[in-house]
Amino acid sequence: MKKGANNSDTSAQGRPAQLYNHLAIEKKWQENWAASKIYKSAEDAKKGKYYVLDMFPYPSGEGLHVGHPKGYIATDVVSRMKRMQGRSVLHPMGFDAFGLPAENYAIKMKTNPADQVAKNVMRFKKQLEIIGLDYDWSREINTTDPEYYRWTQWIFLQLLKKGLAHESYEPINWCPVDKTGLANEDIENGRCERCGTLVEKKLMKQWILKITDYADRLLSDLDAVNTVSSKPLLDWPESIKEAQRNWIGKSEGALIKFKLQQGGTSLNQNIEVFTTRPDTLFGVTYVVLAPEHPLVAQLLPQITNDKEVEAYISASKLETEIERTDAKKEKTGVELRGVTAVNPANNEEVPVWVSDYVLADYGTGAVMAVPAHDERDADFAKKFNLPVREIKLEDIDEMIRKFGNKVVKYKLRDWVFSRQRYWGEPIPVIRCDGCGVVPVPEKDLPVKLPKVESYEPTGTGESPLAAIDKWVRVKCPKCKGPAKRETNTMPQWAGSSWYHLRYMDPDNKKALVDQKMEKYWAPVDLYIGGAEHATRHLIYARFWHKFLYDIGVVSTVEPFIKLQSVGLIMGEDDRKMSKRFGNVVNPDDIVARFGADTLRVYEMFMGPFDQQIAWSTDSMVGSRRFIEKVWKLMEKVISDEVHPGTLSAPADAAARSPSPSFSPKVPPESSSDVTKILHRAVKKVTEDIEGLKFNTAISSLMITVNEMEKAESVSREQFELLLKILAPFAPHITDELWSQLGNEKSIHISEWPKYDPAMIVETEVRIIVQINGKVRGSFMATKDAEQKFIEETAKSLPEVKKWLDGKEIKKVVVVPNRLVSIVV
RNA sequence: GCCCGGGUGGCGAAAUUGGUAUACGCAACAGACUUAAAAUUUGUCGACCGCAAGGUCAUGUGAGUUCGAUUCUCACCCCGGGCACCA
Repeated sequence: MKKGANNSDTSAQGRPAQLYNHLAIEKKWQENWAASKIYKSAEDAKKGKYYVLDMFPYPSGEGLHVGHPKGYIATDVVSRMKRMQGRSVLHPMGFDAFGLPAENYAIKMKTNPADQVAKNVMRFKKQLEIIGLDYDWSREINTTDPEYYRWTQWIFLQLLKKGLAHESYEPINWCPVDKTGLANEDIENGRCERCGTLVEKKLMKQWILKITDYADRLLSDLDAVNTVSSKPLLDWPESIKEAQRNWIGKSEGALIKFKLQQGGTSLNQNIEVFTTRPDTLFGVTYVVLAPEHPLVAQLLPQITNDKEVEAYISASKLETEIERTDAKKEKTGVELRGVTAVNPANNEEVPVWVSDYVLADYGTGAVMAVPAHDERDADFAKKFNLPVREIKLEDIDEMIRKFGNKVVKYKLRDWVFSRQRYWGEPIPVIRCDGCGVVPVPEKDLPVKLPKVESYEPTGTGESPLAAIDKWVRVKCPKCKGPAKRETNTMPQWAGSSWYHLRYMDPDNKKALVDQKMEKYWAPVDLYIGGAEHATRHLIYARFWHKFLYDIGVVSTVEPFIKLQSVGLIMGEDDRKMSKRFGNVVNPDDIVARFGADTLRVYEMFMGPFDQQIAWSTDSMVGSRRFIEKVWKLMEKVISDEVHPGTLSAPADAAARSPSPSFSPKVPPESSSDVTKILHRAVKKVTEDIEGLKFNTAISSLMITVNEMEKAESVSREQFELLLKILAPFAPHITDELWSQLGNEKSIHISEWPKYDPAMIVETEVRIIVQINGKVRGSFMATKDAEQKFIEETAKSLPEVKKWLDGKEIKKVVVVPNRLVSIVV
């Protein structure tokens, strides 16, 4: 659209019929950006890098609702400003597409997950593209691409090599509906996080990743300090750090051994308990073992009530995890009659009990009970009439030195890594009768997921892959004898645990990431996504990253330096947006009706970025009005062109632009109010984008636009300055107006303005006058005026005098450039 | 129960080394324009008293510190989130 055409449109109808055609303009610029490749990332040693990353989406069949892009818009705003500030920016996007939801959806739709995922990805990309996001799509990744999961499998092999992956035959959490084993992290209140089914315990052979080996580092690095800047290494919300601390659950305490006796003679066996309260050792009145504790079975021959104990153990096995761990449930238990435990502190013999209130897989599976100092022990003692002994507390360190060993325990459990499902990365190992478990040689990666007819879960504890004989039967890489592939697949979280590295070097076939590339781009400077990933994705990714650091693949100990979580956008009814509630707002509709720029401005303006806020299409019209006001301001700039001297002719437009730091240095005295406000806005918008306070950045842009509207005229420089600081939020309209002003290159590769500090200094300040703490008047004074003068002026104001008449002034406080406080 | 956030107009929210509470936006009300409506535009908009000038009260509740508190301290209430029979 040309300036002239715009003007004639306007005059022909007295007012613009369609103020601004967002559909045509946004499409035009999206095509323009794609063609000119201005968002392509490139390593540039001369430029500082900025790596900004979104938690990539899971391309479900439902498509995006307006809540999803909120985080993407935020990273887009930041990356656009950083690019304009001269950084070489990496802002990539990809898709996390393995896992249960895609598979279940495919089963429902009776399609193949691979085909379904391809369809969904296409749809997601389209939805993202019309929002005008500046992704470098040449780096797009997909976790289900064999060229991608080759390296997911490679990482597994390295974990195996270092002894951090091993097979274990133990009871694990099993979801009977999804028919697969689950990690601790996949369970919410005893239910499968995906389908809400109560999980069961099932004894199965499983691949386990020893994340607990990293528990201490995962915990302590949350509070690590960057040695160069002496600021915290991780600029993360405290709530997420705290969630991880809770999840890792470090407890410092002591192991204390109680000798077992039978009829006064030692059995040469100990019960080892874990306690965080060795200072209460003198208050122990009994000892409790978990029903699964190996000593319980061993002691059965020694005790007089073995039948009773056996019955208790079988009964507790039948209970679900939820029933067992319900703190409100009445305590149950049984005494091991005939044996006693000896308290090492006072050599006292105390009874030994078995109860399911003691967890088998935490600490040692055995506790010393101090009913006087522990609520649970007190409940148990009351129920079974056990003695309670009030004691004076001892010194913790001394007690540990005398009677036990210092030890640290974590709540974090190792990562159950096998899934008995089809749609995941095959675990790259081969089982040979002769050689045992043999890793697939790295040169044979990727182990591709075969296409199958039936991929529905079997429920037998075996993956559907087990039925594909042709795929399963292989030669042993070691002895060349007949062998079988591992048929379990990896959990959904595998591929997302390292994808931030693959973006740095997506086409590399020789290595996970080229060392030079990694050194340039790592770490991720800003990472944005949902808070629900606090204790899963963000813990797994940190674990793998630290492991990759240990084996020399990456140069940083932490993957994500600054983290911010997105506040959910709720439905208009303030419930979670969901098909079920019929409150889903589709971004495609919003973009079609109001434009992408309006959607972007609205989502950034709604409220504090990390806060959960309900969507309101009604409120969004304010953002559309703002965009239209900007559009109309152009007329003001154009009309100035009629007057000679105010606007340069197109010929020297190129020479005058870009105008990086608003070069015409007008002395503050003579600069217009608009210029002052603009410079203040440059400062505010720059600082607010940096601090992710998008709502107040837009507020200051609105104030600036309102002032420009009121002003007699708007100069080209002023308008260009406004467009630049608005560009990250509203990239289409700003590029359009920028080009209408005669600029040939996109505004998004122009230089970000710097404010002139002299320009934002006030020469006059309003002084407030308070009497007894109440505001009674105010007056203008020159900045840094003398205190005496300020005080006298304040006292002379008529509205102030009224309150001083006939009163004695007890005290006067003068705060320079702010206020005078008089006490009478 | 433990831990982390938060509570300000009709609504989303601003305001930090303690210094004019309610910026910006939505809604609402009144006027202009229009045959009319929409759109646009001008103005009003925390509550209460008052014709007005003006006054009193207001940032979850109650105390405290201070010339002055949304901001600091103490106690409590409520909402959101994490963990939870973890010894």
